[in-house]
Amino acid sequence: MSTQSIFAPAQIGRAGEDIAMQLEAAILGEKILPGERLPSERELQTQFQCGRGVIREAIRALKQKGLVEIRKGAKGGAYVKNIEMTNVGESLALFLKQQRVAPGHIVEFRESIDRVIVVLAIARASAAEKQALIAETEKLLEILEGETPDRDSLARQDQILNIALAKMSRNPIFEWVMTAIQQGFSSHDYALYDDPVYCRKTVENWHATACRIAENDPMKALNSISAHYGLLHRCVENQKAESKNVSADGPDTAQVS
Amino acid sequence: MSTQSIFAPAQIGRAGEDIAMQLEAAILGEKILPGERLPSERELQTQFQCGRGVIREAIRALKQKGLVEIRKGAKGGAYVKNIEMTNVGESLALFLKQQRVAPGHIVEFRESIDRVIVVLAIARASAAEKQALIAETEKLLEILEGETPDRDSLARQDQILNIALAKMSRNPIFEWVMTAIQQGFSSHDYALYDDPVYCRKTVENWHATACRIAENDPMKALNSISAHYGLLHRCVENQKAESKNVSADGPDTAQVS
DNA sequence: AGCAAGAGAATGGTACTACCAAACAAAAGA
DNA sequence: TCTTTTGTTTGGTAGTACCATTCTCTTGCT
Repeated sequence: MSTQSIFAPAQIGRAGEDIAMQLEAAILGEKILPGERLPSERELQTQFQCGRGVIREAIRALKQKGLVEIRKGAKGGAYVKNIEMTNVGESLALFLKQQRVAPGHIVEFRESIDRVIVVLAIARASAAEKQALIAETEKLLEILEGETPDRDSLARQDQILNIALAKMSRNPIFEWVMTAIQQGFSSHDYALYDDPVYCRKTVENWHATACRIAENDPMKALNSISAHYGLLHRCVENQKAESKNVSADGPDTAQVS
Repeated sequence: MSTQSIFAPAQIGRAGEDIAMQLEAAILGEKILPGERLPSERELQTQFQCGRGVIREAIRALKQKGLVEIRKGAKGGAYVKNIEMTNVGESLALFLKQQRVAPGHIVEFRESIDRVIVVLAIARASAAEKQALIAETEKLLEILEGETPDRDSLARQDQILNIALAKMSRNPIFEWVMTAIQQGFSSHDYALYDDPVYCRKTVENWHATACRIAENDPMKALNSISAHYGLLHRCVENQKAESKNVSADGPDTAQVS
């Protein structure tokens, strides 16, 4: 009943953007709550006094932002939903890709974030959570010891660990940042697990870090984190060096310096 | 070197998304370089063998992601551009708004980021940049001393300072994070400048921080940062207390039938 | 009565046409 | 040569028609 009055026709310039803004404002202002439906395209068409194409473009914009989910058929339409962290991460990933941000920058950023997260996690997470984190690292060890230590499983478990740790910081922003970075640059972590030498060290280091956290020993935990990123940094450097040599020489197995 | 061969008609399901993906892939894969133009809507229409509306929706999606910029008129069309940090920040701002992330979390996150940035800036930025930073803080002082210390000017200068400092870290990711957070939560900073007491302290603190950075004294600089966020934290707490006293009136909860 | 098949309606997805407005380019005129 | 006009290209919008999907309600059979 109320949607008839909250929208106004838009004559000026780019009507599509204007409509998208009105709809977005209605959603963010909680005029339309998550789970509820926007009026159908044809209804909006009459309310806004414009063509259906304009409405469609506006709704597509909202969909791209992750504000709504679109269903077909009767009772279909644009349903308001909660924004997921992955949606935001996607745009960051795009940015990182296009700007060709150096892997070293990512590593540096992640290390600084992780250091803060670890301190917060030690201070705030429950003992149960800390034990659970150790259990997850042990899963990682099991995968490594198993007969088929495939890279994907390791990488996935690594992601789970990172997110779990971020959650323990009790600050959703750290959790989001970690998710976004993982999404945008998981490829470099994979590289770490491709090399058998780095792989073993990394896994053991994860376990050690989790233990230090459970022991509520921030200093030692930070040392473990530093070690982890030291490995990652060297690995990235090796990759960089390799990719330069590939043209002249065959791909050589990476070695520890 | 023609776009006639790199795109394929899409029959399956949501043709619009398929086309958007193809175009995005072409851009990210550098088939079309920044500054160049996508074919016109009508050309793409024939290449993809579909209606113009579908093409438009696909291009609008790219525009929303910040991948292209659309111009009207002859020689108009969708021009590939570099993604700007503000585009990515927008989606983060949406997320923070919708998830109702507590201001305290933002303050905590910003403080931890700023601490890292300050250390990096001291280590990496040139002396000239550090002097420039001090000059910017002095501008802030001037605005405050001036006859019309309006909040907007102060807030704008505050943003400039934050971004400038982030740039000095020589890591674009920190710069982006700072931009994104500013965009998403400038309102809380504004609050700091609304209160005359906090305002003066904050401005003086900014100046002190810049000086500590120029002196290459990380410890004292970090102390300044802590002081800044201590102020911000108290300010946010005050606001929270105030808003609780007001909220008895009840927010107007408009709802849709 | 109960269940299944089918008809109907609502809704997004697509195609096509027509026209407008803006921006640029080339021709025409001073 | 410079200015004005005209034309062309291109995005922006309106409107219509039709299809595919999904839900609902009716019909009809058991």
